[in-house]
Amino acid sequence: MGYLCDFCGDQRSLVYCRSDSACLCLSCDRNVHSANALSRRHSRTLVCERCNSQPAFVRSVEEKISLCQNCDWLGHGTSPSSSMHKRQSINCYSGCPSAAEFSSIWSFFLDIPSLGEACEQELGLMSINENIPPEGQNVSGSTEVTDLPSKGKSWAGTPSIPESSSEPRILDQPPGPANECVPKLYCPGKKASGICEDDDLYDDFIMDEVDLELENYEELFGMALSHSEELFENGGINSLFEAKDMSASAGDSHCQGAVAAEGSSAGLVNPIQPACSNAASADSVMSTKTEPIVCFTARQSQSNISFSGVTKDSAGDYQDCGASSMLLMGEPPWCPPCPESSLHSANRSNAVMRYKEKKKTRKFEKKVRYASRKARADVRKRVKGRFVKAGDVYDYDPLNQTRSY
DNA sequence: TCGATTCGAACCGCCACAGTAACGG
DNA sequence: TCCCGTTACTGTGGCGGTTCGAATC
Repeated sequence: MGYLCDFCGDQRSLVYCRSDSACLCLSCDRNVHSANALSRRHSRTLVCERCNSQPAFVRSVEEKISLCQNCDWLGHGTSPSSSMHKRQSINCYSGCPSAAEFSSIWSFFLDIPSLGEACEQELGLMSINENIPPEGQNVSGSTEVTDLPSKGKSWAGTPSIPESSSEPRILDQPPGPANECVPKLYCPGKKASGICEDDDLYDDFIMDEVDLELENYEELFGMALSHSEELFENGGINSLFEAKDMSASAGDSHCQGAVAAEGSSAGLVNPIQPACSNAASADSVMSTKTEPIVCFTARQSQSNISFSGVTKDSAGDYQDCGASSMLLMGEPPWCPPCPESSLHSANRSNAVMRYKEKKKTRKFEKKVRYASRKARADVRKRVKGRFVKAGDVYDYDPLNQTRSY
């Protein structure tokens, strides 16, 4: 028996919403996330059936159980026999999928009795059409599952499931340090396991597109940017990762991969328990309003990389930045060195040039969060730009453009 | 070394907002 | 005594124009 829904407290929670950091039953999931366009964009996934508190990112085929990264690590990463279990990545979805759409997102959907039954009862009559937001927002993993964006565009826009959603990837590699290609990235649009073989992904990488997606790019990456640019330009990121025998265990963070700031120069890596690298940490990252901080962690020979500094407001917009940021750094760090690297370096140089040009012309527009406060501030009387108490003498009145004395 | 330029932080008062405490039924 | 809903209170942060110091050229 799992934990109860955080919303109704009655039904068993089946779905984990990262944006809300909440475990919900299907009914509440639909109710909550059909409220408005923003909530529809919340990316959700199954709840780990072991700890019942973290978002599941992988499903054990043998055990028929959905696991978060931490539980997967604990369950599969330590035992040689269990580590051979085949596992499927669990895709995220947004919107309000129907039962059929769930099935298309998760092929194992019907293997989950509680989920299947609940969905049949609660969502079975739903039509995808009635859930499609008016502004073209769709239900990820349903409509897009048959009309997937090209890999070059897969980072863009609202959360969507990876291309192979209808055919979940089999993860033959055991988890943990030895597994360098485990597609743990929940991030939509990520080319998961195939990324190692697919150089086209990198070749198709267009810096401008990333730029468009990450308008607050520097805000997002904060101080890591300057350093990462150097690495980018020098191709140093590859050698950095290679030298450390690092692999990117992609999935734990929304925004991982484009790292290499702290600890990169001196190899200062902070050993952190696997729990730190699970999706919860990613959520905490997203929900934490902090100065941009790059958290660079390593576990044995495996690195778990995460970003901080993403405001809660922007979290949803940058949920898919993982793949993008990863590519920003050049080749995926888990990609072994290949003879074509010289070609990549040329592409990298071009990409850097395009990025810098774009950076020059980028406009950082301030986003007003409270229009009422702006309206009030606009009419406030000031002295040398500073607000003054009501009734005090002022030298500037926005309304009258006059002086009080 | 100095002047010019650029950039970003700080400042101010008001008040919306969120969280907590107190209160009554 | 406990629970629940309402009200009161408190702390925090955002808003914009100007200034000023640091950094850069």
